[in-house]
Amino acid sequence: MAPTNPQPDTLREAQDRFIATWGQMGSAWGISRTMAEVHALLFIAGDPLCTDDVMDRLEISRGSASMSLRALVEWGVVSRAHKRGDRKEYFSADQDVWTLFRAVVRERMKREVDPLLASLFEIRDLTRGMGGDASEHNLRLDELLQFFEIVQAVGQRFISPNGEGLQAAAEILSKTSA
Amino acid sequence: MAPTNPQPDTLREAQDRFIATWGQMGSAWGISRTMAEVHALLFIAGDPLCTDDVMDRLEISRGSASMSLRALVEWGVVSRAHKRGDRKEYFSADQDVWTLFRAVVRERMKREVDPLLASLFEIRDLTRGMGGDASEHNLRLDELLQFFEIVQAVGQRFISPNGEGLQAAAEILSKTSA
DNA sequence: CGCTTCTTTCAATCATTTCTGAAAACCCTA
DNA sequence: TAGGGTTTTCAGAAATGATTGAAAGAAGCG
Repeated sequence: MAPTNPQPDTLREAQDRFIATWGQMGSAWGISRTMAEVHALLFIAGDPLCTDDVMDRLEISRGSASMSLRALVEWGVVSRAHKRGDRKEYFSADQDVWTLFRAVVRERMKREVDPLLASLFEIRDLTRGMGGDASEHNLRLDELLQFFEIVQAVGQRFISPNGEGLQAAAEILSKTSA
Repeated sequence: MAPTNPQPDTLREAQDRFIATWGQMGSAWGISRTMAEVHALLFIAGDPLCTDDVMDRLEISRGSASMSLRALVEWGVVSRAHKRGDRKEYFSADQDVWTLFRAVVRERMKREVDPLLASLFEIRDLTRGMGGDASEHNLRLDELLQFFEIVQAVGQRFISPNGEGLQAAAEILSKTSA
């Protein structure tokens, strides 16, 4: 029999499984499965791919590929690239995991934590200074506000240019025993 | 005109707005809106409520209330309570925000991070030691694995009995300027 | 026990999100 | 600026997820 090269198939299978895994992960996070899969593909492939590559590999429609890619670019985790003498647009995923994570945190803070804090402040102002049943209510709200202010502050530090420090902190926190 | 007491209405409006806000927050997190609203109601009301209280206040069906309550109990953020001489079951939300947060982290780690890590290990083993195109692939996977191992370690510390330490750490991290 | 009250379950329905595909818009190049 | 290749848009279709309500199942009480 002809000597077949098993490597490409194994690699492809590994990629496919990674894509599936990452896709599931994504849907647990409010990111649509397809969008997460597109990101997984770009990340694991390493080199830039064009829309058709993505469509073919993931078996999705052109519209879906276009929308997912655009969203990923907006999230700042994928960037556009061009190849000389080729009119197609190529896309590549940022390869640094911490950068990726920072982008996700930034985006989620903006969409979730900030508006939440704003609402909580408004709600607290409704009953501020009121006594009776409202005092306990106010206490609960204040505790919540305090908590989310901490979340926001930690998040800010994490995504800030010198958020590198927090990366180191996380690494240390994960190792120390006390 | 009769002197009306504006407080109850204001308090109720504040509660309603809190419930709505928390509900939205929940749906941004893969928790169904209703479930988040039920939690919000129990949290902000402070005292234990029975299924009918929840149904009436949120205008949801009995089935929905039952399912949401049960899920909240499973998450460990709500507990069952009984009143003497009353056959109904009452539910109350844990009032400590950090405890709540720890429960959420615990649950999400279990459902999301642990399986993800398991899959990533399996996927890496498929191509382990392979050269060629696979070497870069392996590098990417290793970086990802390293990252999620840190996430897991930090998470573990956070939810551990002496995770109090991490709470303090977060408070400090949020305040320090460097 | 049998009655009553309360809780859970689950198939059917409803609502929301996501995907498709074809048409419109875009943009090089000649 | 006409023509061919490429990308975006969006209305409708499909898939997924949540909710209802009624029936079955417990559990306390007399």
